[in-house]
Amino acid sequence: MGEHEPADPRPRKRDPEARRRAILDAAAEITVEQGAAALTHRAVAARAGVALGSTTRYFESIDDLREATLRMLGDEVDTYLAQVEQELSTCDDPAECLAASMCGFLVDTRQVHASVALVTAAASDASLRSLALRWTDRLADVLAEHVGRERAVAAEVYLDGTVIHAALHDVPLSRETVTRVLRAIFTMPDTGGR
Amino acid sequence: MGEHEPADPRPRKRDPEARRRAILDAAAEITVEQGAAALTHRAVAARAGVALGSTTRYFESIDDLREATLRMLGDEVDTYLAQVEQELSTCDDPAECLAASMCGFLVDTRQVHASVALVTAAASDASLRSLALRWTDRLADVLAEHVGRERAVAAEVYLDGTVIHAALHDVPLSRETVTRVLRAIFTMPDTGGR
Amino acid sequence: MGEHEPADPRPRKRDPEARRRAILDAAAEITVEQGAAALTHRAVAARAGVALGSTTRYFESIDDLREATLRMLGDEVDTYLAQVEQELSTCDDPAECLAASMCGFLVDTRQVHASVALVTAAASDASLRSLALRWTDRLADVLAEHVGRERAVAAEVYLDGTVIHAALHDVPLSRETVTRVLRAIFTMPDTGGR
Amino acid sequence: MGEHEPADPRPRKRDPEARRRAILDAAAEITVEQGAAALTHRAVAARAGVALGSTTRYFESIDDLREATLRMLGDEVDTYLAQVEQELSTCDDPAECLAASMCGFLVDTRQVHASVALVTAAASDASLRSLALRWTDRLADVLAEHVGRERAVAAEVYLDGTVIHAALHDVPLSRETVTRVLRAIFTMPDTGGR
DNA sequence: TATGAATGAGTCTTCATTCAT
DNA sequence: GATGAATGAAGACTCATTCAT
Repeated sequence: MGEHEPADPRPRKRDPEARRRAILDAAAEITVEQGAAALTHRAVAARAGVALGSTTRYFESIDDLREATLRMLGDEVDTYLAQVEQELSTCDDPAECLAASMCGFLVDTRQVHASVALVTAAASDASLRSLALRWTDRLADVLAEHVGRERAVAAEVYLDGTVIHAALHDVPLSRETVTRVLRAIFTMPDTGGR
Repeated sequence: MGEHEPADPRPRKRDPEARRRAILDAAAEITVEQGAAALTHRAVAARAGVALGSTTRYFESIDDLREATLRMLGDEVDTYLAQVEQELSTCDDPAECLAASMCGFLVDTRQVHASVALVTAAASDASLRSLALRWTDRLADVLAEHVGRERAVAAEVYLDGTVIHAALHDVPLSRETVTRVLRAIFTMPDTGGR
Repeated sequence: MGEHEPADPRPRKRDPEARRRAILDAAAEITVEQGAAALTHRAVAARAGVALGSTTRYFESIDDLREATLRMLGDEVDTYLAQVEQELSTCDDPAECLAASMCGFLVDTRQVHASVALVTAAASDASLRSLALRWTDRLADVLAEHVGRERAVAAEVYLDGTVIHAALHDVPLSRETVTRVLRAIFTMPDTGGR
Repeated sequence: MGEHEPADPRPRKRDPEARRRAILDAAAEITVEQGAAALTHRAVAARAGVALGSTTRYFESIDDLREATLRMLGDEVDTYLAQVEQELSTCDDPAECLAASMCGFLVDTRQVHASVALVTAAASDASLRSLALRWTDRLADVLAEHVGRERAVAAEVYLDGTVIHAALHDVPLSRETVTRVLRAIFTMPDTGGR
């Protein structure tokens, strides 16, 4: 007590980057929780605790914001994939290893819903397609190094299916189940080609 | 109150059932082409060639219309499934037979987008979940009779993945690829249980 | 049993007057229960159990229907007034007699709300003013024969007040209270003039 | 989503408080002139000279606006009542004094119509009843201090009647008439009780 | 004559976007 | 740069009215 405050009545955050981040985080939460259709300037501003005007200052339009949000959600998936990639390289049973990782992903509602949002957006807006393809393509690439391309694609398609399954069920597929299916895919006869 | 001007030039046809159908068809087209979020009374009325007010005459609310639309799209999938069911029963190679059917489905943009719309809707609105589950559950049931439940579920999940794949790519997976993966799944060791 | 019916599949009411009456009754109920603003063709048709089109067949416009409804409600008040008139003529204490009648009126929610509706309509639409004036004017006329015009008007104004009171309170004024006030009004010194 | 066109030519002033006031004033005028049923966003916006959207910015819903409007009109009545209260305390003839005040009120069309609007609203919406009761109850309270409760209520009811009378006639009751009636009421035998 | 389908103006409300402060 | 007031274009929905059947 007795310390004199600089008397700054409004301690506004002066960090534009943090502000932008707050907006994006709020947008991501809304997208994940209520779907991309619920993304409005007002909702974002309220959730982020910033002024309404800030949302249009940092993002030219609501479409921009939506895309940036999806991109960020895609980045999160990428981050996760980097882990998978590393785990796969230090593991001698790709099926078990990948299943374990994937099941961690499937119980994370945010990730599952983010994936669905990405697919939805991509399906109705071609310009957003690359966002959704990033994760599938990269996963296939990573896997291809271990099991060949055809099996990698098959596994990736199956894992996409598990995400959809998780989005529609309260309980995702068990790790045992996923492991067995992946093992079957990884041991399927290789065509050699492609 | 009560100071409305006459009305229109001339009402169109006079066939309620056809009208309802036209509205539903228009709604389905919009949903498939632009996603369920693009479904507005105006858009539907314009596409169906009916007056704005007609859309609320046949469907109490936009949510009703959306649900009816999704239900109709779900019914189409069901119709397709009935075929698959029958084909499976007269075919001695489930993998080949199912792959052939599925690839016919995957090249049908309408079906693919309808499926994505169903999943999207279900993911953000629990009350619509049953619509999306209908097709996956039924497919699993049909398959279970031939290959056992675990393989059936695995195949169904994989096929869900192929739908997502088709929604994100210009060219769907080849019949050969799908066949091979399904064969791998159908020949995976049975756990006996569940 | 065994009597042969004329086989009239649809025993529609063929009584136009009864139909018109049914519509009017329904309109009156709605007006009294929910206010004149709630009077719509749909609501009336539904309540009267007639087709939507009938409401516009019997009444050229919603405004017509509204006016006819108010007129009918006004007629009911008139009917009541005829009783008062007669009772007054066979009673030697106008205050007591009138208070008794009035209190019978005040406990009748329909009558009270009808009166308020009439006043409301008249206040914002000059062309309906005569409807609302009918009852006040007639009551004053009837009373004037017994107590002179000035006292008659004073009583009528007071009774209007009791209607408003009843509309705003769960329990109307007691008969004793009304009697005493009317007695005071009826015994106030006459100016002789006017 | 998100495909809105630029916006307007140029926003007007920048005074929220004045704006809110302008909206409320416009709403009051409409209510008084055409009745509460004529209160629409469009009408208010047009009369207040603000954009349509501004009306919902300051009042969450049309019901909110309506209630705020009635409350304001009720406040005006209250202001008038405060005067009456004061005048009564400095005057030795309550009847004359009150009649004078009341007749000033009755000549003010705005006040009269506001009162009718309050009563109408209260009659069909119980939650607004308190607004309409405020003025009657307060008047009765003020009067009770001078002439006892029974006479106070009687006078208040009579005065309510004079408001209805004024709403339905071009010329309100004369001061002399009102004075005489009030005098009669104020001199009526007291029951002692209540 | 009775019915209810069809129409479109109008109501409430939300929202993207602009911009004065 | 930050804020939130202001704007007007939809969007969902209601309803008076017309008129084919």
